[in-house]
Amino acid sequence: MQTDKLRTALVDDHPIVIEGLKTLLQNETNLEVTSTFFKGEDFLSYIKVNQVDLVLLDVTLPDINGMDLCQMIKRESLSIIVLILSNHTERSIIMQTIQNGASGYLLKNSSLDELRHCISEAVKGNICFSKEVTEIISRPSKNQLQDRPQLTRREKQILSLLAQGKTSHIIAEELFLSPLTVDTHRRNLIQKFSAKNVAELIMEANQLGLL
Amino acid sequence: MQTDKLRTALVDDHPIVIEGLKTLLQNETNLEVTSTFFKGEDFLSYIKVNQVDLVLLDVTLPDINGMDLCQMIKRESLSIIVLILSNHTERSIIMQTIQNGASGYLLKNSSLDELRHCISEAVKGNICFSKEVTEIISRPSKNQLQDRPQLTRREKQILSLLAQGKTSHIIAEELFLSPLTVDTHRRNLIQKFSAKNVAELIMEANQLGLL
DNA sequence: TTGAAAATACCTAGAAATCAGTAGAAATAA
DNA sequence: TTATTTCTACTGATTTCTAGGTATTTTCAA
Repeated sequence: MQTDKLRTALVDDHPIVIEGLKTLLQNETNLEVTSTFFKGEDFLSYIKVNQVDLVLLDVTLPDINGMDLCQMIKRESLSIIVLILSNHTERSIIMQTIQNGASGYLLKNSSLDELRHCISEAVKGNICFSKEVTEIISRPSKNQLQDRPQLTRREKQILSLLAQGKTSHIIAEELFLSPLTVDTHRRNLIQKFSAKNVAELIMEANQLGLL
Repeated sequence: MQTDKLRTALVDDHPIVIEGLKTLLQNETNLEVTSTFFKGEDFLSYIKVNQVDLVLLDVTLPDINGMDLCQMIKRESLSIIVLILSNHTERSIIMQTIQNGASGYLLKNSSLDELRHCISEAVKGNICFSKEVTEIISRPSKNQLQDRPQLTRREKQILSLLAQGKTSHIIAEELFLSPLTVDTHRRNLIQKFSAKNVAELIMEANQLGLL
């Protein structure tokens, strides 16, 4: 650490949230809010010139969405610790931000204690979620509740080859089968997923984590 | 907690790992290893009759893979805390296990301290990773490094409609365009992703988190 | 060993997608 | 305002997919 306090930025399009966070954090000994932004682009420009150690980021921003922004920040500088502070409670959004390099995710109704805790964990290099968020992640996702189609070994195999953009003809050659057989399997796959064609099939299979 | 000690199960196909863990954990005051399994199926049968509070799970098992098993366990009983103990260092595998309800992920070379720490966090309802795993998650994934194709507004729109299994004809109707125009966009999309057809296009788009 | 499920393979025929070009109009950034 | 990108639309030929069936053989569990 180059200074004694973490240079902290806030990015949120609600002035009230910015003010609230500033007030909440002003007595923290280990960090100092050095800049605030309403737009993602502004923050991206800022970090090209200024040093930032930690950023609290909203997901909903006027110009860029927080998930993409998170990625861009990390691309700019890996050393910036990104914590997401959001109202979104959808599992997919939470997972996406972590995928994109965030060190944690908190809901805006989190307590100051939780915020403090997550910041300190993040600084230590850990990934941290607020209580509520952990519950959302742990809760089985929709995919898991909705029972996925039961695929046979051959079907799984052909599904994966289809996902690679291979034609029936090619697949048939690779598996030493008649193209007609592959067609049949393909048809059964489409039916099992109640898809209209292979495109939708691949989409569904992806969403169910089968590819 | 119903008993004073956490009833802990170990699932791993390597007898040596099982023995090692048993030895390591035998002096823990807060848990007791009550059962061990080499195969996933065996464990699934076991929990239908017996109470288990915590399970340490390997990803590579002879019958079922740990990611799917994790999901099945959670479907059987949400109260069982699942910690993954694995040698796999691929990001996608780690994320998948968390998606499937695991409370943490450790590499097999983790220290006993790390294991202790993760267990205690998991019991508290948190999600916890060992140091090395946290680094893997934080490290930008391949997707993010390989720059994704730059799509125009129209292309994004048509991509998403294609993913719904719609034909050029249908899409053209919905967007008040000529089917020939939609064909052109489709072709450009396929080219930008260097895919062989729409199936591969949808697959790629999914992997890049664009759908 | 006897079903049931899975895998294999075929037919016909229409629908849709893909390849390989070209090119004007519209929108947008420099 | 100019330059560039994006959106639009077309031709023609070819390949691949999809939908409706049917049917035999293999495999695996009860």
